[in-house]
Amino acid sequence: MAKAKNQKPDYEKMLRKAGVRITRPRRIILGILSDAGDHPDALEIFRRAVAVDGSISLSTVYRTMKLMEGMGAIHRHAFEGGPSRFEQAGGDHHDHLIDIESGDVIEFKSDRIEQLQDEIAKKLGYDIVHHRLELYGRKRRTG
Amino acid sequence: MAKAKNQKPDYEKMLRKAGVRITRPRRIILGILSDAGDHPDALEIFRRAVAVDGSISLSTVYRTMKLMEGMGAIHRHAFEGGPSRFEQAGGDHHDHLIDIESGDVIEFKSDRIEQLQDEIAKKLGYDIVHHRLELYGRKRRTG
DNA sequence: CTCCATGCAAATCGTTTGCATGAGC
DNA sequence: GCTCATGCAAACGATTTGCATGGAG
Repeated sequence: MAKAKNQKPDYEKMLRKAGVRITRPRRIILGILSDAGDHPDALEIFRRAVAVDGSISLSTVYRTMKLMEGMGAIHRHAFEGGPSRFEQAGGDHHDHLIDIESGDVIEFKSDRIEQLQDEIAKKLGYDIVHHRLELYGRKRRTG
Repeated sequence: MAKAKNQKPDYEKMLRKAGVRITRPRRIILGILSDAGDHPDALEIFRRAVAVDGSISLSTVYRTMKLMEGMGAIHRHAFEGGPSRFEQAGGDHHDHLIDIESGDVIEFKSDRIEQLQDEIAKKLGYDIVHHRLELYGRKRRTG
C-alpha cells in the first residue's frame, strides 16, 4: 500500500487540532488555497475571497497565511521584486522557475541538486535547515 | 599571463565612464563597499559612512546602491527575513550559505549545480536570466 | 555657471498590529 | 457567555521620491 505522506493537508482538521476556531473567513481563504493551481499573493487571495464574501478583510488573509505557515500547512515564497506568494504545503518538495515575463511559476525537482547542497553544507560545517533555489528565466524563442 | 576578468571594479573609473559625478558621498560609500569583507545592509553601510562623514544621508546610500547595481558594479541580495544586503561585484559567481544564528554569509560555488540548473531550465523550455541559490543553516555541533 | 547630486522630510509598498465589536463553541 | 477572530485604521520597516539647496565639472 502507498505511503501516507505528501498528502494535501486537511485544513479543517489541522485547525481543530491546533485548537483554533474554524471561522467563515478561514474556511473561504483556505478553500481558495486548496483550489489554487498557481502561487497567488495576499492581494490576489483577498480578491478571490472577496468574490465569495465581500466582508473579508486583507488583514485576515495575512493573519490566516501566518497562522497556516506557522503550522506548516502552507509555504511562503518571497520571489524577487514582488510580494510574498503562497502555496499549499503537503506535496513533494520542489524548487521554482519563475517566468520573468509573465510571473508564472513552474515547479521542478532535482534530487541531485539537493544532494550536492547537502554535501556543500557538510563540507562547510553546517546543517541545512532550509534552502531556496529559484531560477529566473524567459521562454526560449522557438525559432 | 592571467586573464583580465573577475577583477574588482574600479568604481571611480566606472562612474566617470557612466558620465556621473564623483562626489564625496559616493567616494566614501564605495570605499566602504570595497573594504567590506562582509555583506552589509544599507543601514550598516550608512553607519560606516557616517563614521567618516557625519553629513551623509541614508537616501544617498540607497541611491548609490541603486546606481551601482544598475551598472553591474554591485550585487543586491534579499536574504530571508531581512533588508537587502550588498556586495561588490567582480569576483567569481557564487552562491550563499547563511548562518541563521549569526547572520554570517559564507560564499560557495558549484559548477555542477549550475550545470544541472541549465539542464533543468532547458528541459522546461527556458533560458535562465538569473538565479538564486541560498542555503540557510546552522553550524554543526562539534560533539 | 550650469546641472546633477544631496539632505531632508514626506510618500510609498507590503505587511503587521491595537482596538472595539461580533461570532465560534 | 466567554474568548478568540475579525474589520478597520493606524503603525510599521525598508525603500523611494519631491523639493530646494549645494557642490562637481
